This record gives sequence, C-alpha cells and structure tokens, in this order.
Amino acid sequence: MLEHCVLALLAGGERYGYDLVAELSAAGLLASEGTIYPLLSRLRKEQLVKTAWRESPSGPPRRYYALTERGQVALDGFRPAWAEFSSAVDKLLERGRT
Amino acid sequence: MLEHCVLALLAGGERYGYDLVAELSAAGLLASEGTIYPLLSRLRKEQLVKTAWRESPSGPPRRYYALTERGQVALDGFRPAWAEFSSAVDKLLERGRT
DNA sequence: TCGTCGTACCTTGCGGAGCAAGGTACCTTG
DNA sequence: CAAGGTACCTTGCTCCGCAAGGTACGACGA
Repeated sequence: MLEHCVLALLAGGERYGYDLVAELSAAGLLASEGTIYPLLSRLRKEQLVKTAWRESPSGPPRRYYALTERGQVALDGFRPAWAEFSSAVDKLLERGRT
Repeated sequence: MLEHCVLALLAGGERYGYDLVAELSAAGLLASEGTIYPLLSRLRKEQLVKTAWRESPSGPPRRYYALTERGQVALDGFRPAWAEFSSAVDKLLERGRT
C-alpha cells in the first residue's frame, strides 16, 4: 500500500527519505521515519528504486531515491489493483449505508 | 480496514462467519477463514458486534453476528476516514502518472 | 450402515509491516 | 561552542493476515 504510494511519489521525480516522510505525513498516510526507512530499504533490495548520495546545500548528505524500470512496472501494475480494491470497499460501505 | 468492511456487511443485516468469508473472498478482500475468525473475535471483544447461535436448516449450527450500537458508531466514523484516505491515495497515484 | 463430502466453527505458528523510541552525525545559528 | 534542525538508520514491540491443521455436524451415495 504505502510502498506503492512511495513509488508514485518517485514517479514525479527524485526524492530523499526525509522529504518523503514529510510529504506522506502531510497526506495522512504515514506516522514516522521508522516506517519509511525500512520500506525504502525493501524497495532497494527488490530493485524497484535506485539511490544516489548527494550533498545538501545545508545539512548532512541526502540519499536520493529514483524509480527503476521495475519500479515503474510495479507502479503501473498497482494502479488498476488499487482501483479495483478501492471500488470494492466503496461498494461495501455503500451497501451497508442505512 | 477489513474490520470495517465486515461492519459494513453486518450493517446490511445479520451474517455468519462462513458466509462472510465467501462474500469477502468474492470481493477480493480476503483470503481465508484464518483471517476472519480472529477478526470476529476481536470485534466481539470490543463489543462492536453481538452474536447468537442459531441452527442451520442443514449442517452444523451457525454463529450469527450483528452490529451493536458501538459497532454502528465505529462504522459511521470510518466512512469519512476511508473517503479521505482513498482520495489521498488517488491523488498520489494521479500525481505520479506520466 | 458406513465413508465421504460440504458446511461451519476455531486455533496455532509464521512472516511481514507499521510504529515509537533511540542512536548517530552533519551543518547552521545564536 | 552549545543547541537545534536536518537527515540518516536500527531495535523492539505489536498487530494483522494467512496457510495449515483440527473438530464436529449433517447429508448423500455406495
């Protein structure tokens, strides 16, 4: 779930972890860094993203994440799955409405 | 997530576990009984549902589940949360579209 | 009448995922 | 030079979904 949201964000361009935390937190999809960093490690291990260290204009260096081709494929595969899933839930919720 | 989907189904009337499994499986939201029975136990423990044993016209007795008032409240609280969540995901996926 | 199948319940054990909390280190600012 | 923001990561816990296994009842065919 979150995993694919991250991929979607990366599809919009390179991002670094701390930035992703802020963005996802603002969107109400994430609580803390303890979630995202292990997730990003996983994505890297599965080669859905590639990373590059780059210096920050001010502060410690950042690790930037970018989609790989496999990551793009995973994302594309997720879109219809999400559409189906969310519409299934919508229908259930609708059905139970008094 | 699933928890609230079950509540939504129960909002449409009494159901028994085995039936819920079939319904949720058909909707693609559930894999097996190993998920639903512990979930139903939880709901009962939190008093979001109440249960009643009733005999089946053919086969072993069934345990029927029905929403309690608290369950209804939980369900009502979930609807807007789901709407917000799913639209947040929609936006992310949209944003990453090439 | 006896075995087998479908129904219906439940538990156990495992793996994965999110989170809070803690830890390190860099840079800027007062 | 200390404090606070930035930025990375790990550890430990808990919860949840699932596969698998286990029990028991009723029906139906051999």
